[in-house]
Amino acid sequence: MAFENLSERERQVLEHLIEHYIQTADPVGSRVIANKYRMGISPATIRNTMQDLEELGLIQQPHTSAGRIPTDSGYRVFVDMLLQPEPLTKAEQDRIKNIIKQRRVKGLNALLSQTSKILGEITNQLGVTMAPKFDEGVLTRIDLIPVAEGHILMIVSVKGGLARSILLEVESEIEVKALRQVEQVLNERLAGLSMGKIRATLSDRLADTNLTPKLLKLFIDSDSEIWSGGQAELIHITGADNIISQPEFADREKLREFIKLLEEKKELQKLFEAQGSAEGIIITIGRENPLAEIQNCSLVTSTYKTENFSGTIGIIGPTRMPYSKLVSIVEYTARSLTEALSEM
Amino acid sequence: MAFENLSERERQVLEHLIEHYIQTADPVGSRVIANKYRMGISPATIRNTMQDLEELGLIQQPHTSAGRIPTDSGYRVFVDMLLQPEPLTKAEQDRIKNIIKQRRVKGLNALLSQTSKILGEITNQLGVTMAPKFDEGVLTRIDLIPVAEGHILMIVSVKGGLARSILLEVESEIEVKALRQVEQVLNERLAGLSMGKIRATLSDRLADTNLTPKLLKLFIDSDSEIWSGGQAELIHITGADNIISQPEFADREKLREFIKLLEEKKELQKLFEAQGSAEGIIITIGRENPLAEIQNCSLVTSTYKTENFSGTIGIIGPTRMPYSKLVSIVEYTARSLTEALSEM
DNA sequence: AATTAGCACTCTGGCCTTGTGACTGCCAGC
DNA sequence: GCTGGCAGTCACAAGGCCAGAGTGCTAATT
Repeated sequence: MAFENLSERERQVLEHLIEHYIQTADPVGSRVIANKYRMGISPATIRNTMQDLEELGLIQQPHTSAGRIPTDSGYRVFVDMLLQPEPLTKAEQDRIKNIIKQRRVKGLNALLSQTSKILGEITNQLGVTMAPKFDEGVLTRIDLIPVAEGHILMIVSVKGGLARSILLEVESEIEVKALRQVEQVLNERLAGLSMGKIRATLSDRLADTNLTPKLLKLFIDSDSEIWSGGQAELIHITGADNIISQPEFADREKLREFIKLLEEKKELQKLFEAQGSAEGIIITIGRENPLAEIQNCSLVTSTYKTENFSGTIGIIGPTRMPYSKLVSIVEYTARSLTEALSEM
Repeated sequence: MAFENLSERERQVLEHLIEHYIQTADPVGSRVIANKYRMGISPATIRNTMQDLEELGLIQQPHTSAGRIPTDSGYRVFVDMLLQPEPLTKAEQDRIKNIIKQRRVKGLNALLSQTSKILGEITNQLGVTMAPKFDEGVLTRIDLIPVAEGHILMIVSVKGGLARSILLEVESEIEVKALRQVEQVLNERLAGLSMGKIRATLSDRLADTNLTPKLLKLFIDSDSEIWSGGQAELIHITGADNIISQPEFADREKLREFIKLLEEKKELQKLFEAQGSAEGIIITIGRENPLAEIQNCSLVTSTYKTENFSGTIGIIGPTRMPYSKLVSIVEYTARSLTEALSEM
């Protein structure tokens, strides 16, 4: 739908209404807008404008004789046309930088975990960070380590310091020698390719080997686990305590389902993967996202990048969230993360 | 305190009161006990008994003219003296066995994650499983794998199939040769010892080596991470959605703190570690546990064992939980886990 | 001496009523 | 095109009331 032809007044009313609603969570009346924002017109006039906005589907009344609240479309217009990012304070910047740049954090995983935490805290929403997309990475080497009778740890290393380990179960008869052989073949044939390419062409590339079939099969079968992350934590979700006291989660049953969703993680992982890795900030409002449990929520996401891979971070919170601030925070955090990773 | 000298009648009243309270979460009156449990005495008599029990601190009145509810001590006496474990149904047994014995589960970590899930579901409480105590394990080997410039993955394997991997950051100049050397020295000096012993005597044992000091230092410094679990998940907590709708969590602020506790995990990990590995079921009631956030909750824990290591599993839920059932479930699950691991 | 019936008293929770305040929509006048 | 005024609507808080559940105590009963 095209809302470019909103009058200046309509825009202003919508903007002020949303701003006020974000702060109070109460339906906003014409009077409040007239007084608080000194628009120089009377409540009655604003009422007329509000009726127009309601007909356009941008705001709605929870019941007669109540004020208005924004609809999803209302937020959409606000975000697309009216949003002015609010710059971070120095203190906020420092806080983010300090967490991300501290050299004591060991490994990407820990860094992402920390980042999701700070993101949650500073935004007062749910902070989310995703591990980099594995598919983009270029394989540097594969190691196979026997860790016990019948267990082999496979370590898949990717250019840029990413590594993923998967535990394989095997018949206990495999010898170290055979293992080295498999290792060698895998490395010869696959190193230097992107993981995405490997995934697509794996069985072709290994078709004509004369390796013990068992071991090879093992590797091929294990692929689902390689791609889905094995033991690694692919998504970090932190700060549920920040948002569950919001009135949006007053309904007990809704809350229950929400908590369950957080615990499962899988669905959210999919959601964030689907978020795509386009440049810059992406805002997904309410029912624009497919998960029923969080259709009164919005996502604000962005991506971090290094030379070799990229990943998604962002926040989740009630649609009634302070977008102008959050956009800046998420953007700044993603940028800091990108910087920090390029130094590593 | 010694409550062995409770009269038979007092015991019965306490037992019935707790049983009924567990079901309804409402204060229990003398009338209910007299009618429902047909003790053959009048409500008035029960009232007298209840007064005695109240003086002993086993039950209390939330307010005048309400029924009684058990105190922590009341539950304690119930659990110690009156509890009769309720055997599992065949269906429940099958459900647990099926999850634990399915061979498709890859690796101990995944198995424990599954187990905590089923434990949560079947008990309708919070299911918790802990990874085995590392200290007890006997080191079989250490591997050092370069995964990228400046990153080494250290894999510590322990007898019985346990392995833990820690990512080390290093100056980028380390050569593969030097790495092999370190690997060799570490293995020569440490293999065959228990991790606990290694932890205690690490610097002594490595004092007189002529290795590049840098690398060695790195290893020693990294120990905190080895012991605390590195990237591995040490505790699995599942089923928050089961218990948050219980009346015990009606208070919003309490709920918030509870959720926060779950998210942090560290505190709960400590709590479960402190739970000790004594044989059989341990029940911890209300304020007997040190964490303020869950002092209206109880823990029921047990341990699983293999030849080489052992770990803790259990559940967390409101003190008002069906102990007789839960005890059986936790015990059965721990036993099944032990069996499954001995087959692996 | 232990048990019980009876009774007065207390407190909670649900339910209804009422009143107030915050809105809107519309109309007539500026 | 805007605004003041006004009637109408609805949610919500406060107060009052009543029924129900439960106790403690005392006096009668076994």
